[in-house]
Amino acid sequence: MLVIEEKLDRRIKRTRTAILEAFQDLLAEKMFENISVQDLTERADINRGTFYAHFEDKYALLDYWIGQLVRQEIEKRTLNCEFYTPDNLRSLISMVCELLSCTRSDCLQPQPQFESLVEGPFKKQVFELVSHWLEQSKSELSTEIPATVATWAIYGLASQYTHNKNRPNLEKFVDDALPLVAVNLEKFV
Amino acid sequence: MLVIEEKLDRRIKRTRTAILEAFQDLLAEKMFENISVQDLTERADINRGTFYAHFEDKYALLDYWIGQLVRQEIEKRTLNCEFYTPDNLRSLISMVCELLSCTRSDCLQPQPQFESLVEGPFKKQVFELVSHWLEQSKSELSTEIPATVATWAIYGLASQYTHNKNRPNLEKFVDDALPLVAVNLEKFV
DNA sequence: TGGATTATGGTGGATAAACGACAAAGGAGA
DNA sequence: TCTCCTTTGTCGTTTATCCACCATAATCCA
Repeated sequence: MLVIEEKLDRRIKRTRTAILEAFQDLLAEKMFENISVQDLTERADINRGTFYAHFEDKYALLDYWIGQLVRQEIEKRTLNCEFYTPDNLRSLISMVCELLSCTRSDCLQPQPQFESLVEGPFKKQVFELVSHWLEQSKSELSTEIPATVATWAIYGLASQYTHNKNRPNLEKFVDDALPLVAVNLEKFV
Repeated sequence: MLVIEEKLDRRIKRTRTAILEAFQDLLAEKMFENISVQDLTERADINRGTFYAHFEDKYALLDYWIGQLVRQEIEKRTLNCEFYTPDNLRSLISMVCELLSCTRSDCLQPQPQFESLVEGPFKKQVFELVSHWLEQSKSELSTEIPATVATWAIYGLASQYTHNKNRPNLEKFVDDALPLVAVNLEKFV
């Protein structure tokens, strides 16, 4: 968990990356709603049935896409995100800010519609990671509430950051925001 | 026959092109003798067993490679090479000249060794095509002798052409050579 | 409105490819 | 010579993908 699964059948890896590349290509050309599974499989040069063997529908693919972005970014930064640390939290926040603005610029999509599309998948990733941190603690308290609060806060910060016209320095932005998120987590770890 | 088989399973096409690309890559890096099947399959990112399902060994791959080059070139020139015509013969000769010099420059290989490697596969392609032309005739005569003569003549011409230091104009070279090859074929068609 | 087209999920059988393992053959070096 | 290591073919089993269907739903256009 939390790490890219390496030990997969070559065929699976090939198929997934082919689908993912086709997806990214198409996102740059047309809106998500107008991308059909047919489009995807034709572009990826795979059988349509094969797509459904991997994803329930294109929304599941979107979800997987965001997940991969996050996992790759974590790997790129060679983050050990197994446990909560203030530094890891700082990285998480700035990572979401950056990824959100990257994905935005990559695809041809009216902004409001795009945000509502990726918001769920992004929050899912954040929630999973934060929950993982909280579950490390011996505390008997439920992790769901604080994880939810942190998740929404982090995504909200990223959303606000990317909407900011005269975008402030990311470092500083995260520094300011960090304690407000941390305070709710550190009670539990 | 004589034409690229289009109606193949996607998986087969993918595997073959992956092997072929890996092969061309490696030829630019090391000598044919030093290229192992392992190298090929690692580069192509396929299982080693899969290679043997397609080719008996790396020499069979070399053969297939030359065959593909010829077929692609025929397709590129949109040649209808179903029947013998003087023009088709002219195209064949110049094609072999060009392909031979192309393959030469593409790969990192001491020239004499390289020539002896590709000579067989090249002649095989030429022989098949010329034989196909001759078999169209109603004549009862054996096609083997004239096809062999034409094949060796054509490859010999190409070999001489590519070795020529101050390489003459290809058009003119082929024009001069054409009648000498044609005379032996036209008795049979 | 109705018909044509296109996309969606899903099925089942056939098959190419993956995998792991094996024995055998060579090459390099001690 | 012997060992160590790599490559080679080959095999049986498992699995992912292909393909050709099908029924349904949505979209478009005459």
